[in-house]
Amino acid sequence: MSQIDHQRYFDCTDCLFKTISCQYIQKDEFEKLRVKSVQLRYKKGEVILKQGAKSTHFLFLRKGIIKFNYEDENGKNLILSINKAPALIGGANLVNAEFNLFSVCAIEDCEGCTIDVSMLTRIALANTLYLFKMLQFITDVFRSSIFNFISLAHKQVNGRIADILIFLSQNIYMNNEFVLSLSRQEFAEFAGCSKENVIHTLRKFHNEGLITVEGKKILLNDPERLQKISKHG
Amino acid sequence: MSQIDHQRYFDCTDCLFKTISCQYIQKDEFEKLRVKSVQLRYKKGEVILKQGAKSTHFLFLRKGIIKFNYEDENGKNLILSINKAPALIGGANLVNAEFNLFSVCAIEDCEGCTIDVSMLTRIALANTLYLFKMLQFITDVFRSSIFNFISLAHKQVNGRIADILIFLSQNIYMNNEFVLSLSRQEFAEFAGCSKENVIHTLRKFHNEGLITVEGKKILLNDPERLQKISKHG
DNA sequence: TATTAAAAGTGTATTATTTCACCTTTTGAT
DNA sequence: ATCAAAAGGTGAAATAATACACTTTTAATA
Repeated sequence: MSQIDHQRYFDCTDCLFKTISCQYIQKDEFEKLRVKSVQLRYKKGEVILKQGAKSTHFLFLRKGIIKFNYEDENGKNLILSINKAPALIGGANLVNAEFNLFSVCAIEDCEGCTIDVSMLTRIALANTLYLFKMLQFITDVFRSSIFNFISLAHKQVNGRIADILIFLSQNIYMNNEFVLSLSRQEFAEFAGCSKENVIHTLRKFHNEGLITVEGKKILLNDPERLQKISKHG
Repeated sequence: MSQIDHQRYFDCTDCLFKTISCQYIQKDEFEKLRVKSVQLRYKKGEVILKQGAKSTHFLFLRKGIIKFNYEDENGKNLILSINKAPALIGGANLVNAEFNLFSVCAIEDCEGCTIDVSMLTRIALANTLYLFKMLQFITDVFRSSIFNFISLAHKQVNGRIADILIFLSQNIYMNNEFVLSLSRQEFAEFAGCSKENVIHTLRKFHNEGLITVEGKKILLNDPERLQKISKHG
């Protein structure tokens, strides 16, 4: 019996991480991971991993939406990517760095399990197909952020905001209508522009009938035309 | 004896890839890689890997400087990162994708060896420390590009160009004085701005005594002040 | 070496973006 | 319920960046 009784919020039976893991490793191997794992809940706004802190564990995110945030030397924030569950968070550091390069914050209430890095590494090293699967999980986050950056790097604000709207609709909320989890300030940190520019641009899109904005509620009326704006830059 | 006699341009004795590999794998394992490998030379400007093409091999770059280039749907180019030898190129696709996400082009004359992906994968899967080392090699390229993107995403052109000058001086040419391998157009594709903006900004820095520009020859007179411009944005 | 094409460079008009000084609305705490 | 703080929003002035129409320089080659 463990000394500390960790609270259990949810049932592990149909856990995706377990399902995937057990395609590659034995149940008793997985059990070694499970007993070390702790269930956690995060409220919207909470920091899950802190930039610069030592990376002691991964988090398998089973529910919620998170942002990867980079704070620069002037205290300015940049959102590198937004991801929804399921995702393996903190893995950017498996191969690379000892310390977190970015912060990870909940932008909707989240649930997840810690996963012991050294144990996962040990098991993965002995099960290379599993290792590959984990690396795929991890690099997915990188890859998605690269394409955000390409948009940032050579499109103007109209195109970038169109891109973000399409991205959120297709990759995060899976719907043309959604309630934005980001403040206008955060939207600006994702789009790499000023808060005012975001507001003006959303208003313009709204007035042109492209989208309907009602506070945090956004409806994409004309995704095709939005695509055109994205393409055109 | 092989059916095709591949030309040999350089000697493998002191190859870094061999040296590193043989810290992890047996000589006879490495030999399996070596016999499949072909020595190649690229002239400045040549495409080494083509975006969208199937990734059939890695390239161990033993000499030269390369750019990672992304061409968007409008034919606009973006330079994601610039790397110098030694580097393992094409590895972005080991874990991820079947097709090259980016092109890799020589911006100085290059020399390297092809490395058979399937053979390397097979050996690496059987030698997990080696696998880790290779993954480190590969993700290095990603990591360096992420920090370029952060600069791009929330600095203005002054800061971005200062960043690039510092980057080139410290990471590529290892000197305060260097002969730029990039055209002004390529510099602009790296900085995410127009060619004219690059020229104007370099001229301004020159007039302020920060740098000395003489065509492709650039001297950083005042790296500290350049750092300040970079920090300030 | 004359010719041509490509790259570099310039100044200005136009457009895009940020900043600022506000005001309004929403939200959370007491 | 009231207050304070945070977020959302606005329009206009100031600044930054691009596009354009050129000229000049450099490099390539017939």
